[in-house]
Amino acid sequence: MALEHAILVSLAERSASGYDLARRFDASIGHFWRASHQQIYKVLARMETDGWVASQVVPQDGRPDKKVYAITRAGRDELARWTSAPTPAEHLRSEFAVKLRALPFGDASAIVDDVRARRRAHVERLAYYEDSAARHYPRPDDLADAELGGWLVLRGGILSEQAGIAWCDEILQRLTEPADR
Amino acid sequence: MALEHAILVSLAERSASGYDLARRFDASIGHFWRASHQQIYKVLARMETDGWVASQVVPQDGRPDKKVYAITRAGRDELARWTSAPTPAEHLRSEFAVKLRALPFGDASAIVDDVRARRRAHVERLAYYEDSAARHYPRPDDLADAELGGWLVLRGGILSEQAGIAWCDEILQRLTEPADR
DNA sequence: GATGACATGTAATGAGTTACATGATTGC
DNA sequence: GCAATCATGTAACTCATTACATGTCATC
Repeated sequence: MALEHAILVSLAERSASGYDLARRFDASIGHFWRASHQQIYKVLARMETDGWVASQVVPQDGRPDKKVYAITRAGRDELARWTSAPTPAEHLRSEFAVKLRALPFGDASAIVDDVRARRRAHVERLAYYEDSAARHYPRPDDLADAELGGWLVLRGGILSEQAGIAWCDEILQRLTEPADR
Repeated sequence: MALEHAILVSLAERSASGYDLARRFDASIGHFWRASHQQIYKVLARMETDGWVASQVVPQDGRPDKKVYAITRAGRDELARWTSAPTPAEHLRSEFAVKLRALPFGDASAIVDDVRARRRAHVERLAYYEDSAARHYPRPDDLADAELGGWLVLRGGILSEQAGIAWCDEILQRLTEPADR
């Protein structure tokens, strides 16, 4: 499971409550590893019994108390151990690919609409990543060690969205201009 | 859930036993939607009670009997219905991205090894897809309707592997030649 | 006699989603 | 008064993986 490790990375960067983590997962990290707040609370509880994180209740005024989690020594050890183990192979899992393959048995015009929507989503995320890159890493040739990982992850997102857009364009060309061939 | 629909597509192309489906998922379709034989048998059973598929036991000589599943009228209807509904947004889920982000807290040289292994896997899959494309679709400008979906899926695989390789190359350049900057 | 392909499953566990539950404060 | 944000959870359920279970036949 990598959710635990995603949380460890996030807490290693900065301590946070479950609620804070859920928001981070909605924003930056979550583009590469989704998690709901329910799941985060559950995993945090297990991680605390494992000794990877420690919590401290922080009273706030005008707002509910919050439980701030910090990574422990054991958590840092686990994170280091995890990075030195090979990542298991990741397989694509694309409902969209299955749907393309269903073309001869389905509604081609609805699928075309779907491709268009998908392309828009790719374009949006690409813009978000490029904006993020420009704001957080204005000088990519001159990155500190602590920034390198975040930059490379964003680059991966950018390359992946560009590939996604190129794919949609190929599909649309095939599905919307059959008369030209 | 799309496993049901992946199975429906596969059965729409050709009737098969659970065992046959498991092998297809290991080969072609499985590059975009993995499934184990255990899961396939379970889902097939549910799909049969739902009336989407019907099975017939076929005795064989020299081999165990097999249960051959065929898609039903209701299954085809469901497949058509599914293609006309929009595909829910797909989010990346990359343990590898999390690991990159863990760079400042982990073992950089082990991560470099991991990137190299990952690059090799991408190169291998790319070769597989290109070979598949050349063998099954030798004339891509002149595809029958029934072939188009399969071809487009392969193109998606090819574009995605190429993007993966480009990403690995960027990462390796950053992590192995820092002295040049 | 061992290994591997063929063939179909069950059981236990873990991962993840959806729905539900509660309660304070801030701004419209 | 109502919705939104802050804050933390539980319960039920579905999805997926891992381990286990059984048995035939063909080939080395």
